[in-house]
Amino acid sequence: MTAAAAKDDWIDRFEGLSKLEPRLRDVLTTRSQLVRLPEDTVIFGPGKSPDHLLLLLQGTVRVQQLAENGREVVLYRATAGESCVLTTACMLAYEDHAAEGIAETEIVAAAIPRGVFDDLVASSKDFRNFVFRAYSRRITDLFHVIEDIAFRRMDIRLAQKIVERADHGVLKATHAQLAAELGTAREVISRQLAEFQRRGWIAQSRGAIEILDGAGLRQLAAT
Amino acid sequence: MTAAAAKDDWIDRFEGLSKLEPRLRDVLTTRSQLVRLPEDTVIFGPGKSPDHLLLLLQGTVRVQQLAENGREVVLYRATAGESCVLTTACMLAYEDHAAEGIAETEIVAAAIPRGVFDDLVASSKDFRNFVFRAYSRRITDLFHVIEDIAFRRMDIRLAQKIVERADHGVLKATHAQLAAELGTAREVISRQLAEFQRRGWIAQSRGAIEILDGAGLRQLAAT
DNA sequence: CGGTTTTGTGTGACTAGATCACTGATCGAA
DNA sequence: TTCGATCAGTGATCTAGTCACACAAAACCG
Repeated sequence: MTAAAAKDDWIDRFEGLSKLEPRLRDVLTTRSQLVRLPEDTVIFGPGKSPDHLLLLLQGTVRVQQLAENGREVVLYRATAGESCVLTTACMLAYEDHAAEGIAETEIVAAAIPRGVFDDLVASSKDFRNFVFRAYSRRITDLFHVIEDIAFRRMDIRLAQKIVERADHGVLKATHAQLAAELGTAREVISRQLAEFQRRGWIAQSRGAIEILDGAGLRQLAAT
Repeated sequence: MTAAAAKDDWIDRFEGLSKLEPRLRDVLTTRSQLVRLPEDTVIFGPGKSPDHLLLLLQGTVRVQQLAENGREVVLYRATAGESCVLTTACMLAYEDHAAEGIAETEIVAAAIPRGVFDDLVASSKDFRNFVFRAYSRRITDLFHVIEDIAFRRMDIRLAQKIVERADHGVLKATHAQLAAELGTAREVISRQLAEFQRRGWIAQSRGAIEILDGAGLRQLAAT
């Protein structure tokens, strides 16, 4: 019993699954598999549709859109406690789409086979809510991406990104990576960063940006 | 029996629902409601989350994203035989998003209350497939929109739109409407159309575009 | 009917962003 | 320490979005 409790306690990390009735918790634990994937693993992508739903226990998955000309945009990130629920849509996709999911760090996840996923959706209202809420969140993310790309200025979006993704005032990323993140060209990032630096908001070094004036950045980001 | 058959035959218009077992067809027909909505009805939108899933029998629904500055982009259209599944996500949305669905023509639809939707998802694998496939298709549409906006040139996108939405070689739309469709500014459309006209591909009149050289447009669109 | 208002379109000037074609700097490995 | 790869800076040029208009065709209306 204690062993079982230890084995299924990952379920409680998912808000929305914790209320699941014991029988279904059992189904989840016995019929899913804990997997550990190294950084940069391609979880799904063109020509690689997944046959499992991943519930992330550790690490983050970056989902990005690829264009033929080699450019990219990041659509969203799934972090621990979330699921790659859009993969369930990919599982059924009649069309192979140009998005891919990549392990941004090493990840630990519970992999639920397609059939089990279907069983759970059928038998648990809580699980259904979990799934549809996850969908809702992801779709909202996509709406935000569209709004950003279509209607917001690059300088604002870049300032936001820097503030949002900096760790202790430092963002480790090359200009090219930031360009891929925002779906623009590397030169554009270089020029914007030069301007931010001129204003004294950041200091640059190879592969890293140090925030000197977070307030300045945030004020621009809030515009 | 004939009456019942007449009443539920709309189900067969939905590929993916036609195989539904009789008992569930009954649930669908008895617990859903046929509704007729006039053109330009706002089906869902900011501050107006729907409590029904609509299965479209006639007409088309346009789903578009609104920005604060008044600009718009069309995300996708749902036509007869399809469902507004993303509304199911909206039903649960913890955040009110800036997309809205509008009846582009008068529409006739079967409205399924949220509770019935949940029951059907629980009890029918076919219905689950129907729902998830519909999700998949919409998400794919969103990916396309993102790719278009981020990476494709306006002239190409405009040429595509014209070819795609023209009816018998004529597209009835103002420059402002096309701009909203593609998420750009009216002037940009005016200038591109002037160029298309200069090349002899189209003729313009107030509120309408006539295609003179579809091959030229399609060739550009294919780039 | 003529006059006013609304709606649709045309255009020049300017700013922002993307693309191209380079340069030089820095880092790590051979 | 030299070489190749990666990272960043920059001018020129093109495309797209913004602003501020002018003007014409329809719609409205007394």
